[in-house]
Amino acid sequence: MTDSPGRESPGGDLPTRDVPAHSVAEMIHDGLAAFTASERRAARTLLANYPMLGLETVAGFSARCGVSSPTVLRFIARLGFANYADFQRRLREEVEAQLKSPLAKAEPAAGSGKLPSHAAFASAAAQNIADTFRHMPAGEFDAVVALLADPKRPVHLLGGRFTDAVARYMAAHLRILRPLVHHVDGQPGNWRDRLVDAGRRDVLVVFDIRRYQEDLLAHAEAMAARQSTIVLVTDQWLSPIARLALHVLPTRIEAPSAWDSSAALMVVAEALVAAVTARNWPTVKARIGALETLRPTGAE
Amino acid sequence: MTDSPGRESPGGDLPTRDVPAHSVAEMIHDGLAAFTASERRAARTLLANYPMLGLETVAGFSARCGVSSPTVLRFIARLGFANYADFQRRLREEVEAQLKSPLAKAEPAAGSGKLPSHAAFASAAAQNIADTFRHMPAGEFDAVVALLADPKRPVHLLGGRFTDAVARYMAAHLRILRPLVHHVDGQPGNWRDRLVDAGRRDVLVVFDIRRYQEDLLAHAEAMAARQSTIVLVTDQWLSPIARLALHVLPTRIEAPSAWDSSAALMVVAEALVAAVTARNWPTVKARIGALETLRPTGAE
DNA sequence: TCATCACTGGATCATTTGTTACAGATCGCG
DNA sequence: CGCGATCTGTAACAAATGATCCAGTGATGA
Repeated sequence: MTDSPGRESPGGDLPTRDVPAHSVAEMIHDGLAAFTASERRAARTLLANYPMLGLETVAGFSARCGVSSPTVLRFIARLGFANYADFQRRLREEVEAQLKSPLAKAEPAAGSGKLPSHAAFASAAAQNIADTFRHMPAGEFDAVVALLADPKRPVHLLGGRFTDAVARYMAAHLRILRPLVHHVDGQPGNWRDRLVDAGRRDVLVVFDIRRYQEDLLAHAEAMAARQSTIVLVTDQWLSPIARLALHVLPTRIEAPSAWDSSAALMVVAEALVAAVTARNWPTVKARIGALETLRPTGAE
Repeated sequence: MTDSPGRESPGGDLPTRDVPAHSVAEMIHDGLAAFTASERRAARTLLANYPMLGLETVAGFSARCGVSSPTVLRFIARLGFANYADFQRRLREEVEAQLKSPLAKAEPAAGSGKLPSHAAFASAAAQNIADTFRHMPAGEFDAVVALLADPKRPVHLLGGRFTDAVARYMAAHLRILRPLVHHVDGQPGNWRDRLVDAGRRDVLVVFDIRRYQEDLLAHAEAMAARQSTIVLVTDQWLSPIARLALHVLPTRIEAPSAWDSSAALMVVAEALVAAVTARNWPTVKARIGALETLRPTGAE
């Protein structure tokens, strides 16, 4: 290091500002409102890739933000740094401190101890996901993957009032991986129409969490009566559909909110999709290639 | 935009992580015997201040090692790097990976086409959620909550190919909390019809992650042209809609799969719903009560 | 003792980098 | 509709950086 101490403030106009006190990230949060549009864009991109983006060159930084170099420099200056090197030195110190104590990561460590509610929500959701997979019977998961990976077995996805979104999400992915994927949507009264073609080959994946819905149970019963295989993704207290299901994947849904969290359900769905993708990769790759050529625009 | 995010539908080969075979630290350790005395000195000092010392300039590096700049450069070259910039880039990638998951120190054999275990997927999803909220500008989040909590501002929710499910999920909740909630679904061609009533009071919440969709951008532009407020929930590389958005909430979506994970998006949606619920609790409580009496069956 | 050789760092060069000045663009306001 | 202020990118500049050359140093072996 051994910086030449020559300049710093030739006029000595201002006593050096009152020591760090805040992390760079906090400084950005605080000042975000006072920035101009382009500076905000730089600030956001830095926060999204914090902190390593700030350790690249100004040119690299600005390119990835989609703004010009001077804008980045002005942004840095407005944060209170004398020059880019100062800014980088500060970032390096932060990273160094953070790498030293891998535990002191999450907390801003401000004495106020004001834990914003959304942080509590996030940690609860993350914990739910971890717990869900820790308690998941490995055999069940793999068995469901095997079911879904069989392209000859028609798959029907069904969800409740809120979990319908998860069913739809999973269907959107599964449809790319294999044929015969159906999302059971629309009026519950019309669901019966789908039963005529259902048989012992069909698989019903149903998402049902507490405040379990009667119409889901009814449809699952109808499918079960036709010898179809029922897969249930539910909460830890198990929907009554569990009676009918060949495989049950329980999840954690509790959150510090008036509402339950379906995040773990969605991650289960994603994990299933990922496993099916990996298992059938050669086929899937070919299907994706075929789909790309069909798609009107690359959407790029 | 150097390494723009390329995938969503994997055209390439199996989901293999492109991690380097060895970390820089390992490379140093391996080659230590072959170095000259001064190079060893540089190597030791680097290991002692690993890895941040390597992110300083060559001059700073050499000064703190007590060797000359050329020695440091020869040392770097002997490690196998073409130049100092390459070396720094590699170090930055390492630090980035390490900051992301403090647990992922040990790299399991990368080359094998081993299926992504569901446990790995779960921890990635949980980590994504934690990272998402750690980097979330608190002011932005609160500002969005304030927007959504205003019952007089019509809210429109819009999602892409996969994220539409998240938009739908959020709409299902918001509709209970407040009036004037619209999920923009159906054919993109019909979206335009909704514009006639849009004005400066309207709020568009749009979910857009990589492989950003042009039709989402088009609709956001149309809404912006009508002075509506745009809120964007996107990935860490920021959808082009960020230009138009008043508030941007970036999330992490990378997962050990051929597909990206929308789990963090969903948790953001849930956290927003939770915050709006808490903020307007008296009103919300009354609404829920009224809705219960309307519902034909208790759905119990 | 001398010749050879590998190693090291000062000096130097060509780039790249951070920085600043300036002009076009945009927006608000009277 | 034009004036002013503000913002933003292009272009130019000076400083620094990374990279290279070469002489000096010390060790080794004949």
